[in-house]
Amino acid sequence: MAPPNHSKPENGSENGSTSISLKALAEHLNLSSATVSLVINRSPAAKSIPHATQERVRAAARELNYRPNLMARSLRQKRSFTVGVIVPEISEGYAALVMSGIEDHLLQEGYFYFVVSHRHRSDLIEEYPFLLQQRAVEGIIAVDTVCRQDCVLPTVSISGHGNISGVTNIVLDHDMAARLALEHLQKLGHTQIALIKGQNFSSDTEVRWNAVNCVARKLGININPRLTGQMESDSSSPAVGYGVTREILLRNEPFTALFAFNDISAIGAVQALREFGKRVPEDVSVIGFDDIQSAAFQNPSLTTVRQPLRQMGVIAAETLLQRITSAGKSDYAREIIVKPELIVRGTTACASRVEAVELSEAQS
Amino acid sequence: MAPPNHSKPENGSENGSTSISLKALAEHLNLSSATVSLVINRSPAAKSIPHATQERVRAAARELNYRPNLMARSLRQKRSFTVGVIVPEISEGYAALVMSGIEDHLLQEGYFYFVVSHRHRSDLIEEYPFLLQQRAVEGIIAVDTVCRQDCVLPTVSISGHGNISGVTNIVLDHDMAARLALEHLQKLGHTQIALIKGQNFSSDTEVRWNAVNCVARKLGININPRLTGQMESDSSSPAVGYGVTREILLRNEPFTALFAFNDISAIGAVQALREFGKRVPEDVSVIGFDDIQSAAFQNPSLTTVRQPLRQMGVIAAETLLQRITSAGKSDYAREIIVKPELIVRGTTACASRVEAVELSEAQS
DNA sequence: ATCCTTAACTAAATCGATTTAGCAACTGGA
DNA sequence: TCCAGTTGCTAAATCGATTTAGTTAAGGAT
Repeated sequence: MAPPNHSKPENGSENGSTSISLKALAEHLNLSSATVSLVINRSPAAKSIPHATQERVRAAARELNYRPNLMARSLRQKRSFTVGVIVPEISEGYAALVMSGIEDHLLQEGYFYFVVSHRHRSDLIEEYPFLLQQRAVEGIIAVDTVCRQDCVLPTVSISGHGNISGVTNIVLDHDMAARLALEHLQKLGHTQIALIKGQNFSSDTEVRWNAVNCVARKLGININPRLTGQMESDSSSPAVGYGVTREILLRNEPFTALFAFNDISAIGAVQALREFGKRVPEDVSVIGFDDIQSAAFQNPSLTTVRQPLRQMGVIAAETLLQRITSAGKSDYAREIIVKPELIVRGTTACASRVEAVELSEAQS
Repeated sequence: MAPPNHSKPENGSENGSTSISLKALAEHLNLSSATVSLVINRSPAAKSIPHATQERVRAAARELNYRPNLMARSLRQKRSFTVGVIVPEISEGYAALVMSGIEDHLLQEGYFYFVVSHRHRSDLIEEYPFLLQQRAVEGIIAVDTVCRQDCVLPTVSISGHGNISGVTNIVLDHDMAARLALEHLQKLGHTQIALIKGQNFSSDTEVRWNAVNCVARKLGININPRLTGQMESDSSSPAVGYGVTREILLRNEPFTALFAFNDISAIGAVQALREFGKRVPEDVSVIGFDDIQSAAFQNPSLTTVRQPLRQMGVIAAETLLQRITSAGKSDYAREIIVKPELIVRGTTACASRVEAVELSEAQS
């Protein structure tokens, strides 16, 4: 029942590559394959087999470079030590960071994983869990993907937000995230804040939007509908954020700060602002969300609300493996909440006085 | 011998999830499992089975939601329809783009893949091919990874550059790449060009460096050793490029252009130049390499030599599947060359006159 | 009536492990 | 001396398919 033996081949044999079968090994030893199997797997049933024999078996296994056929083992044990990972796309940003966390923990524990990306096509979102199940995965991690149907397999969803039976949700504390961003802007003296809402297919969009509105109300910040825009295109390039920001700018409503749905759109927003002659951060402060790798590489570097994406991947993997190994027990966590962190970099600064004057004029 | 049937479950049954075995299906039909298997797999041996029966079998399969157990099938057929992908790390722009290309083609053809990342640890680089082989993968795609040992499995290497038996190399035309970048700079009037060389663990480093030197000679461009630096750290953040550029700047040798090893380091270089009061591109032009997603998102956007990374992934997958399905034939391509493309964006401009004067003064 | 085809299937081996039930030989205690 | 218990192993079933080599029955030719 232990994960497959991931030890190095100890290549001390003449035939470096082709592996022999258990049966052949047993014949070589003049033992039955049952005995050899028990020894190799350190089964408790092997306790009556003398140490000398055990060593003889292990030595021969090493010598002849025996490597168990995992297909045969899986077939018998009904365990594959494989999980499936479903992501919207394999991009450099969000999904890549999460995946690297997932990988770290899974491989360490002797599991491998299949990756599939659905690019927001709903037929694929429906189909992939079946294909993965057919591939005998023991569990599924869904990243930023709204899955509808109830899951037979243990499933962990990162930013899934559905209340589906069988699913453990790993979600960010969006309330805290909204508070971090808006309080930061408020302290810097910003009162007119533009907002970019996420695409509808992104599972975080609704939750985050509600959190932002709720926190804004508490902080006494006015959300001006003429300063908000929603992304529509299912592309994931900054061009989408660029377009929305242009639209907002064209409405000619003054603002001194912009809170984008994510880093990618924040990057597009900065470009649009520049083209309109607004300096960032002197004229307009910009905050992104996620803290993807390239956020820090921007010029100026991007202030953002950091999601611990890598850690979320690790937690997802840990949780999933726990659920897999404690199969049967139906009491699993329905939700695990992780905390965001404000990363202040170069795109936020005090609201400029000039802008403030313009503002009061515009409002009078 | 066809890839697993990736058709939707046509969920017309009462038990939506749990799949029955071939034997159960056969009993339900009062047929032998042999017959059912032949029909389901559309085996040529099924030609003597009347259409009526065939339909009856297929209808029941649909009805009872029969899904073959791929472990059992794989065990028997000795085919897993799975390949392994080895990358340095998942979070990098480079690997993410290549992987998305790989994924596209593999899934389309009914194959799944395992991903493993070695983070340049040589023990993992050695070990992973074995683990993948043990997982019964039918072939391996290695991305930007120097693999030493000869490969038993069909292997395709992207930017591998080794001459290993069993490996098909997919490589960029580095000569053309160097020419594109250097001619572009030359046309803009640059003569003093700084160069950042890649880390030694990157398989492209040597080849590209030689190509640049060779092309420079042909174009009559002088490579000044005091204007070159090599990246050492095995981190893949722009900080490495930043550090190297600082070092070069501190040598106080004037230059008007910089050709970085990749986009990540180019981004760091731009930051270093700014800190030294050099404007990009007015004072110094910068060219990157790769055209990762965030290259276009920089401010100013990054001029770069584009590698068709996504396409290289697709080609790798195509080539590997070809080699897998034509197993036995030992005549495979040893090398496939892809062409780079110069993407002119915002970080390159004419060499400034002021700089030119400074230069001639410095040289006199 | 006999032989040969062909149609319509099926029995059984196989892939390479795991695992349960149980056998034979020996030991120790009463 | 005899029974119970341990030691050291093995036979055989099993997982769920694929695939080869048949078998039976019917129909047609001679």
